[in-house]
Amino acid sequence: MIKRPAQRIGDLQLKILRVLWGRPNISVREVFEELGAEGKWAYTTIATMLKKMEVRKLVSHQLVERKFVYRAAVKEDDIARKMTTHLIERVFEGSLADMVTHLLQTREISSTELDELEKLIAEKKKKGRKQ
Amino acid sequence: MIKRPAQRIGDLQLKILRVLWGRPNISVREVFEELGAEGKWAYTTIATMLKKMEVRKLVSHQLVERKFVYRAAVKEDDIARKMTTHLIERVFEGSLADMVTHLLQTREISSTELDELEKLIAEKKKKGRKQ
DNA sequence: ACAGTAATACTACCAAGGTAGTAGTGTAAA
DNA sequence: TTTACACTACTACCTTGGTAGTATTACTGT
Repeated sequence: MIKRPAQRIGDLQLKILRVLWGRPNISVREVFEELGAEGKWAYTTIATMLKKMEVRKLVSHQLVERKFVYRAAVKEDDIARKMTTHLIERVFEGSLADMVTHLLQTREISSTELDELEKLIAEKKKKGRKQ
Repeated sequence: MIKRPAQRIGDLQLKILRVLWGRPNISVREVFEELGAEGKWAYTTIATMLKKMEVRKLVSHQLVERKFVYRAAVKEDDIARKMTTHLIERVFEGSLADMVTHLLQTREISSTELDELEKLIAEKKKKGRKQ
């Protein structure tokens, strides 16, 4: 039985993963620099975090020109799904509709966004019918 | 400046909050028993957790008949909003549409649910127009 | 050959969630 | 009055995310 292949992912970890999803196979330095815009972390913090993430099988590395070159070992969609599912379960008792209801009630949503959502649902309905 | 009034809430904490939202002003024993269906925790675990949560101002207690009677000190909607916002920011770069797109693509959704969502959006649109 | 540079390795903390045992205390029943 | 019980207090420990300094290693240019 495999234990927790990527469960509780912290903010920094997710930021690092996002960098890696956008640019696979980059060095610690490059990850650091991509994150640098937010300017919060020491180089060694990123390096340590990547090490920890490798233990947790969130990333993997290869030695290239004496540098560790990392890439994400998990798929963006999988993480997104896992995390949203977790939230929906935790907060909305598994009900997607409840979540969207809540979202519509409490967030500012432009009519453009609303149109977009409508379209998405219409499309989904069409597809569902076909299958 | 108030610091983090309920930020990172763990699974157990949320479960406890859910119990408290459903039944305000109940004793540790009662919380424990409500949770007991899942049968995972020791009584003292719940008591300790409640104490920790009080420090974090997630709950508060009163002494009633020699017992600590707890109630949630945060509103369900606020927590739900905070947590979904956090997720959307972390994972979907702040885009609600992206999240719903993802949800529709990766989750099983019944046509009933789809209808419900459609109705929700239609209502939201109507209201938006009025204002 | 050697100094500077850049990379990784090692180590050390802290906070917080989670888990729970044991000690102490006070009330109520026998 | 003594004992059993229920409740809180105290303590301790583990894990993980986050943060980063210091040590070591090895390449590169002078």
